[in-house]
Amino acid sequence: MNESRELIKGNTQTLVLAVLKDAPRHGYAIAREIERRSENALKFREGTLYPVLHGLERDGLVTSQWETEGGGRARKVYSLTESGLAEFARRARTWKQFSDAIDLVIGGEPHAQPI
Amino acid sequence: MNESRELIKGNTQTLVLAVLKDAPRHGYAIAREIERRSENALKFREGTLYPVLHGLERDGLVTSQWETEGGGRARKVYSLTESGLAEFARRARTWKQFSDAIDLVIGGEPHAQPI
DNA sequence: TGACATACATCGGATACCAATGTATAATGG
DNA sequence: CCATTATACATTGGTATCCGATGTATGTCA
Repeated sequence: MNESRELIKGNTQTLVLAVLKDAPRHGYAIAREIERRSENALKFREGTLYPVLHGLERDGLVTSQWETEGGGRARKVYSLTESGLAEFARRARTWKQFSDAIDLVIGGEPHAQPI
Repeated sequence: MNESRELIKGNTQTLVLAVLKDAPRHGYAIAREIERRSENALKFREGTLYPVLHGLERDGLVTSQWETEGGGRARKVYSLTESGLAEFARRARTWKQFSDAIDLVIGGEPHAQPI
């Protein structure tokens, strides 16, 4: 019943697309960037991250390329495709509509004659 | 992969509490009120509604009372308890923090030196 | 009479997130 | 030198959540 675990649902792909919109990044860096931008309000676990990336790639929204230059472990760098950019725009609109709707209900004027 | 179905996850209880904060209501009316306030952006299905209400009652956040007065099918009217009101306030804050965090990531300044 | 709205309820299926676990490399500090 | 931590990839199984389907029952309206 962890709350932030529940709230993040349905938004993981959108968050990844948002980060990739600005620059290509490898998986681990994507997760860290989401945490940084959200000021650590959102945690992005590995068990979530990699399946999401594979799903986005399968759907043609991102492409990947192994980067072996330099020392350290090889990294898989992801970039947004054209269709991924369009999908992000669509999802950002959906999120806005959804969060506005929640705000309306939470702060909303009650109906005149209840019950 | 219905989107709004995914997005609503983790928020159903909060929405019900929000509606009950303003006045006691029976289940069916709660669902309709959520749809009304959200201008039909949110749908609240029966398969979601009743389990949520039972859960809230089990947790002491709402109480119920059968109303048999008048014609028609008997209705179960729910009211917010004191602890339910406090829980709503807490959840409303959590929601605000969460939606702000998402907004930051979606619209956010990218980190200076990516990759 | 049939369709629709109201009003309760349950169950099973689909899906999503993540803790746990595993492998591997590099850097840091004691 | 050795343990710990950070980086970096990945999978699997458990759990929770929502909702479509289904069922029962009453009242209204064309």
